[in-house]
Amino acid sequence: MSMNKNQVPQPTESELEILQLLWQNGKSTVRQINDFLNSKREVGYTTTLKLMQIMLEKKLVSRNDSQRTHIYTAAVSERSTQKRLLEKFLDATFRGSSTKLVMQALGNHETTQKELDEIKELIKKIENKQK
Amino acid sequence: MSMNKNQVPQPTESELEILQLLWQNGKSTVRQINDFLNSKREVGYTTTLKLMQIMLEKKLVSRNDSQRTHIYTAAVSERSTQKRLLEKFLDATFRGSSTKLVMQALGNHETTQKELDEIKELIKKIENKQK
DNA sequence: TCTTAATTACGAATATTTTCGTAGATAATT
DNA sequence: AATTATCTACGAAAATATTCGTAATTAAGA
Repeated sequence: MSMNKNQVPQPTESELEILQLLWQNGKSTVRQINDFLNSKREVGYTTTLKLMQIMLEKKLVSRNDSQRTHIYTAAVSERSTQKRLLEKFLDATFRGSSTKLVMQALGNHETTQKELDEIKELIKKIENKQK
Repeated sequence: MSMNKNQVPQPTESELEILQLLWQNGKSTVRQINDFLNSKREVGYTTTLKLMQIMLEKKLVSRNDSQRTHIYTAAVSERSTQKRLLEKFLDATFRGSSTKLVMQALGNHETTQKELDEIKELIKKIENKQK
């Protein structure tokens, strides 16, 4: 297993927003992404286009350009991107203390019993591994 | 009366780095902060100075300028800043699912039994409240 | 005292990210 | 066929964030 050093760059905030849509909805055109974005706030079409072209350049997305209307796909996984962003956020905001972050995240938000059970399950697993 | 939130702006990445030092070490001079930063990477003195002046403007810090060498203090609390940044990060990266974030944070990192116990304790408290 | 060092203020240069206008090509509509 | 709509490419403006140089002042040291 090699540590890949030529990793794709981290997405900026706007890029992440687009990645989320691609992860949620799968392959999409610029028009589709732009429509989604516009349901939240006004964004010009060419703004979205340009962003997606930059993301292609950075290899955050790939695209099928066999038709005039190109179809874009996320080229990085949701999981690994979240992991990398979390790592950075954890260091910057909680000085690397995942416990502090977890406590705040649980404390601040409504969590259902089902979710709490999932977390307890995970904790059990971790405890078993540590034995 | 306006519902205008008179909130202090969110710190940028560099500003957060300085806030961390102020939270950790308490009142500090520009020189002290700059020395800390330089133990990690090269930063020009006036760069740090300028940043802290901007932070003063934004009310992220306050300062005592009765002496020639000004003494800076964090003007926002660690807790509330973490909370606001977490909120934003959670939405942007985990689409608001604190459970997903917690699971990843616990999964990715080494967590001691003591920390796990603390988290379990918190979960119990939440469960009791929900009854 | 005189020279050097440290400090602040401030403008501006750089760098990065986001937004948009324009041109050219292709497709769809009338 | 002509007009209108849609799409890409691309450069550049605008917005934001970071870095730094210079000047003025004060303090410290020789």
